[in-house]
Amino acid sequence: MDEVDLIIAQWAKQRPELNTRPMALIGRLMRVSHVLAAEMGKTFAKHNMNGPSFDVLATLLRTGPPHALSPNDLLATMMITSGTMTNRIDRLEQAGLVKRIQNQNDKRSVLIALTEQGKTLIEKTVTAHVETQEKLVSPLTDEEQATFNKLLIKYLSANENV
Amino acid sequence: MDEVDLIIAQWAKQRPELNTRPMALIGRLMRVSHVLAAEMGKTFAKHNMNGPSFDVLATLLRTGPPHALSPNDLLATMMITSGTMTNRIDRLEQAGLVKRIQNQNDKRSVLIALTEQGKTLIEKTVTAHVETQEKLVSPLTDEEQATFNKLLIKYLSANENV
DNA sequence: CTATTTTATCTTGATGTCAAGATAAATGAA
DNA sequence: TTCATTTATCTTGACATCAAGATAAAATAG
Repeated sequence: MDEVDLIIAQWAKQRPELNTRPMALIGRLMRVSHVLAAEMGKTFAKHNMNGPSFDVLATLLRTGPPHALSPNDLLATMMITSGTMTNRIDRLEQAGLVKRIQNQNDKRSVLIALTEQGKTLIEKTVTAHVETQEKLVSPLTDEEQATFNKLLIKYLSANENV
Repeated sequence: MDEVDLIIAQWAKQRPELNTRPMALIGRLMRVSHVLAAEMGKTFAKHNMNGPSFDVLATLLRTGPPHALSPNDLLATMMITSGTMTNRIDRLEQAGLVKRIQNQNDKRSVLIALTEQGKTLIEKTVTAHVETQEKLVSPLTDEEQATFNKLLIKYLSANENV
């Protein structure tokens, strides 16, 4: 009997015709994602950053040298709007973690590159982040994790066009 | 081969020592929650509201008559701060969907009650929302949904104290 | 070659959120 | 009783986000 069960019991009483099965599944999934985001956020905070900053810096790092991408390339992997990307880059630039470099071939575009300071910071943070993720999935057995992952893959592949 | 696989392939190349298994699972789960929130948001928008407003109005509705709770009671079921609650109530009050009623027994506290307009709106919206949720879980079979739900329950119960 | 369309980035204004603290009322300890 | 503590709500300031549109440069159509 968790929070979600209580909510469902209330609906059963007030609106017994409602199909609460989907609600149970979706409600729990949203709760788990909230918990995960909060826990991962603690690791980011220890390294003076937050989730949005981490996403950008980690994307630049895993791209490999020279650790530079256009805002549009960065956008492609994150589910955010262009205005949000501009804002993220602004903050990171203010913090000295990335720099904007004019692209001479296409003057509409810029390259966002990790600074030395940014590279050092994100390398350390990624290591800590992976440790946090290991802790976060550890309540489930390897087999359960594999099952979970398969379900998510199936779900996402069914929703490519959503 | 989805987005997450691409990210993992990049890490494998740049930082082969990283354990990317947890990242795959958590990354996909965060993506699914993002997709679900966006899809449910469309239903809310059709009824002139959004997720936060829906949460408050639906909580008041499923409590049953007289459809009134204190901000603190409302907080208990949602994972938000008191300042966020104040803000949500302000917007709903401006929209005429709830009203604040002074509690004469405890003058620190108020009751947030559905207005007639708010009750009519949330009753319709809940029906549409449940239909949306049914559609959203339908890519998975009943058995897969049950497995998924069990995994989430196990995970949440292991994290009660997180 | 010029005009139109497309692309890449940024700007603006509105919301939603949190952390930290303010305020006011109720509770509890001495 | 009186003062300190706790509780309930709200306020403030800082960010993150989006939708819509502005701007400038590149690509394309005729």
